[in-house]
Amino acid sequence: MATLKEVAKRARVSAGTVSHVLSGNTPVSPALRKRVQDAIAALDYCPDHVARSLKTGRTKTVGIVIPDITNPFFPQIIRGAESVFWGRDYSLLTLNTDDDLERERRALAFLRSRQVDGVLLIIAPNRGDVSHIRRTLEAGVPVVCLDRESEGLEDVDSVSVDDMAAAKECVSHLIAMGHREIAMLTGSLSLNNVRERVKGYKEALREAGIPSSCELIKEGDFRKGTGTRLCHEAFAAKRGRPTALFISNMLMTMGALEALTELGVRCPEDVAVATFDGFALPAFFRPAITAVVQPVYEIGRLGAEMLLQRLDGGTQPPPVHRKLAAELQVRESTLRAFKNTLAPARK
Amino acid sequence: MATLKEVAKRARVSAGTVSHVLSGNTPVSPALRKRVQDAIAALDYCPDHVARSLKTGRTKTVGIVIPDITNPFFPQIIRGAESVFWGRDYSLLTLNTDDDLERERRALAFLRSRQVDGVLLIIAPNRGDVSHIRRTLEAGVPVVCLDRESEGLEDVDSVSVDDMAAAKECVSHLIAMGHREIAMLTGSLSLNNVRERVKGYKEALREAGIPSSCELIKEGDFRKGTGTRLCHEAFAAKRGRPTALFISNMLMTMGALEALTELGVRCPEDVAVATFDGFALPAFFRPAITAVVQPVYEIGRLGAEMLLQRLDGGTQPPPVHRKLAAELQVRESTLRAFKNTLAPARK
DNA sequence: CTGAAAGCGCTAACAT
DNA sequence: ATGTTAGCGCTTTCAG
Repeated sequence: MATLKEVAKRARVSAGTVSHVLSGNTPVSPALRKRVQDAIAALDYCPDHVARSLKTGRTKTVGIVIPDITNPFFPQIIRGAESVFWGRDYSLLTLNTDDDLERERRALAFLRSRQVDGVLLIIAPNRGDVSHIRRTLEAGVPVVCLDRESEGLEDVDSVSVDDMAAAKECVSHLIAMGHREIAMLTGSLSLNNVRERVKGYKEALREAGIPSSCELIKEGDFRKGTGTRLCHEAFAAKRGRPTALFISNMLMTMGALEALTELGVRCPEDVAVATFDGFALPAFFRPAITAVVQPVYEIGRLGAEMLLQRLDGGTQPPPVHRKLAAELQVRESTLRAFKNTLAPARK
Repeated sequence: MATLKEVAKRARVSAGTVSHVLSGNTPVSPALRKRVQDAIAALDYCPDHVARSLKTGRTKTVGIVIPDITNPFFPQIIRGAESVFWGRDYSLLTLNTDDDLERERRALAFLRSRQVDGVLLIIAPNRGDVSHIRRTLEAGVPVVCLDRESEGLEDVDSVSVDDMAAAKECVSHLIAMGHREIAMLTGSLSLNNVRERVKGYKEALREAGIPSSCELIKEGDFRKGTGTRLCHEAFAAKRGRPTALFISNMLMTMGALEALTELGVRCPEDVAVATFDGFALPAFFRPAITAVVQPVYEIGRLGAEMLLQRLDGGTQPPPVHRKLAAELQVRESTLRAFKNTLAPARK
């Protein structure tokens, strides 16, 4: 592989001059510029990004740390981020944590040794331990939190969805369809956006004058198998079967659907199902599933732009916490009007 | 950020000694080792991977170039590859081409300037133009082709699926269920694995003594919208409606399903549907979809291992072309026995 | 406008 | 076993 020096020699100029025509920051006479460009072409020269990084102290690489690229929710976030970095000569280093705190620690340490300029982070459940994130910050690497927020990270930029409002709207829809026994299958409650969804759920019930019961709230972890288990639990409850399921993501919904089949419970005849998610999937199930659709691509795009601003290093505004709106898409799975036997007498 | 030199100074040893305890390649007395380790801990020192790369000429980074991370087929390949690289201190740089040759060229050029040690590549349709890949190879960067192969790349390692056998098995199943008018919705025919599937399709028909017609083979591009369009075309054909659809991936299948709904054609009552794919998705549709399931994770894992072998630079074996077997999973979408009106008179 | 030169942080001979 | 040193390929003052 040809080096800059070889280009310089062939063009009979100094290394500095080659560098100048490459960067365009310093004027170079047309004659020399031409010679340099010819030499570059002749040698098929390609600047060594590693050497450049060492010299400039910037790698033009950002890490993106996500739970699992295999969950269709996250790739769209990555594409959103990629759309802003691609073309600006940045690379994205993707790392999966499987929502495991230890893996998140390792991922951050890894990115630090790789000298990334910044990090986009979807935090794993962390019972308040954000020391590893603080260490990244202290090393001068800006972080932007995506999709989820965390205690102790109030000074870190974030972009997420207004989960509370979205959950409330969805549950209100369920209530409007006549449901009162609405079971909620959630992700880990140590995730603040999951807690926001629970808040929205409770708020909707409160407004409708329906007492909420913690028996109806089943904590899970966004995995398919857990959806199956929690759904079985919900239907085994002493208080009677729920008439609606409000589930925190599509993977768990897929699991719950399996459980329903096993139980011989039909949707939407016997139970309504609504889910959180950002992917087109819910529309393809039969019945098509009512979903709170999050602007995933936009989360990635906006997060990347916020990070870029921190990287460009002008005057830095105080930390920003952007909240995006989700959209409720009502489909067959909740469209059957339900007359709850437990409902109060109608006037 | 502390540097190795600062560690050396604090431990009152030379830079070389610090490097030695870091790498473990050269023996260091316990006393000094201890001092160095203490200094590392005290300074929260973290080796600068960029400097190391510049010195050693190896970045321990490999690029993975795929069509689209948003297509659920590909993330699993990435995870398979990640499973071998993670823990060996390699990073994976993921780039999307959207199956566009120009983007693939840019991606490869980008990876070259990033000095990656190797590339895992899922090639875009390329009418035989592999010059950009050749250039990567000539720069000394080994490439392993995943999932697809290409003309002119016979000397490049590859791991893919035995598409011909898999397609043949699937179409034979369709034939066994009584179908004779089987439309095939394919990806780009300039992809050799797509052509293999067509071969398998034709072979199955031939064995069953059914004449194949190119009217029934609709070339597409793996996109959802294209699935919709091709499905409409297939049902508008003069020769009459197909009774079965054999589709090359899940995205196109989702599109085709939409078209069927629009056409008022029911599956499996009016038409059978079978798809190629590697994801659990087909099982969740109603009806559940018969699918040729490819070992995606394994494709990524094996490809990564083959690349690693090229990277380790021992004696290099000749190029390897691994073929993995796919598995036919029969589900409701093809399980209704079909009596084709065009079928030959029964005895 | 162009060239010379000093490193960025690290590794790997090579000397001691 | 430990220290010294010469770069890896590039950018960036600073002189001229």
